[in-house]
Amino acid sequence: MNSERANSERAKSIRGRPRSFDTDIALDSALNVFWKHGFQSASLSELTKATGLSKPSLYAAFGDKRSLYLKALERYAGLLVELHASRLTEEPDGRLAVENFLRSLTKMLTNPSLPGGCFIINGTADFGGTSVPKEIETALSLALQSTETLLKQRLKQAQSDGQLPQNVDPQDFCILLSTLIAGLAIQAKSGATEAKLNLGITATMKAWPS
Amino acid sequence: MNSERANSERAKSIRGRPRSFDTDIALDSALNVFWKHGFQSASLSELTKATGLSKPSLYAAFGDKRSLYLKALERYAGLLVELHASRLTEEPDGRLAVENFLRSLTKMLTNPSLPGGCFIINGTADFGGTSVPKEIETALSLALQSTETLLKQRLKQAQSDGQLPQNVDPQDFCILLSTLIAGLAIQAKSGATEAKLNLGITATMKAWPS
DNA sequence: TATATAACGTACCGAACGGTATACAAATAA
DNA sequence: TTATTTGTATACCGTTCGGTACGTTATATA
Repeated sequence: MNSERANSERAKSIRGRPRSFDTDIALDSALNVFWKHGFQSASLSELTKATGLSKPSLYAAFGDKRSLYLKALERYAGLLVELHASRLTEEPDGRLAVENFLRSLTKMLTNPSLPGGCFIINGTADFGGTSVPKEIETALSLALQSTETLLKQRLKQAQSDGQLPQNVDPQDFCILLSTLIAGLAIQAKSGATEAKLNLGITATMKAWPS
Repeated sequence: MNSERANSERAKSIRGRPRSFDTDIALDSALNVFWKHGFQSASLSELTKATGLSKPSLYAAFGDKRSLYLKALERYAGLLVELHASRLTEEPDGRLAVENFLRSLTKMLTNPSLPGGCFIINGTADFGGTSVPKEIETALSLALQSTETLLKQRLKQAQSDGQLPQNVDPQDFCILLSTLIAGLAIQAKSGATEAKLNLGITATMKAWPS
């Protein structure tokens, strides 16, 4: 059906029947399912329904459920940096850059046309049981840590730019911010509106040391 | 085995074979399982193993899985108020009361001998899918909201005690705090230490308007 | 002791799970 | 056209799920 749309992984001159679907589009569909349900509760039947693929096609294209999840996580992390973390570098004023980042994230977290909350945070909340493979836990931890690092570096830059007092430890303030972000994601999941979360962000930004 | 320990629900003069277990102890065991795994991923076989009961005994005592979860939630909420929210009323200084509450919570969230994180927050992160009954979602939302109300009332009292400026809206600051709490629970799940989370709390308390 | 009542253990139910073997369809290379 | 390579669909695998029927065991009343 979609054979006119080129498969990005496939060169033109490979023998055999070509794929009838686009792997990137299928991955986005799978991402939505995992985002909404988490690793364990996302059943293969929902994944096949969302992607429009049969189970053998899914396995041929992405491997088993675990490796499909990991690919979806990679995709999500890319989107996150591209769409939101970019706010950190776009804005020269450190305080405003962080605030823009938080508000951009919040808009995504509460967007009703998205699965709800944050893929990474949702996944992290399922840690500890036997239902989430350790490999997924470590990948999620890494993803969480990388955004924390992104924030910390931005805070350090703000400090060297004179936008954050020297007696403030960027690490400490970064912990506050990344903890807040996780909380925003949870609040969004429980139904909090964008406006409510923005009130929390405003209150937090008043804590920016000056 | 435990027949010498009185069953709190059972009067003395009921005919028939008495329970050989204590329902409160069994409920605590079930709570631990749900706390660790969440509703969907907590299997009946783990619940029976943890409680030491057979499936029919579990059902006779607590009803189905959903109603057992709701009873465990009620138990957890009771413990939460008794062990931690009490800090809010014990301490006359509003700022210190809130800080004590946060640090007490954090100690629980990171206690390695507990299942990890917060039962309510863990459950909230699983919202949105088909695997969590709506009745459980509403009960969890209510529980989350009730602790938020507790906090807000304490902030209002602090304000009337002159410990919080009149130009601050307790509602706004309460949103910041409850969002932070959710974030603390998630950070704990992802392996953050008590010390790290306490740094975040310290940074937050600096935001206390003065 | 006899009987009524309730808890217990075993063994099972249908359904859904993740994953796969196999047969067929389609498209390219020769 | 023919052979080869690859994707797709069906139907199935063993396992585990939540939940229960039923026969047995233990205790209180009478």
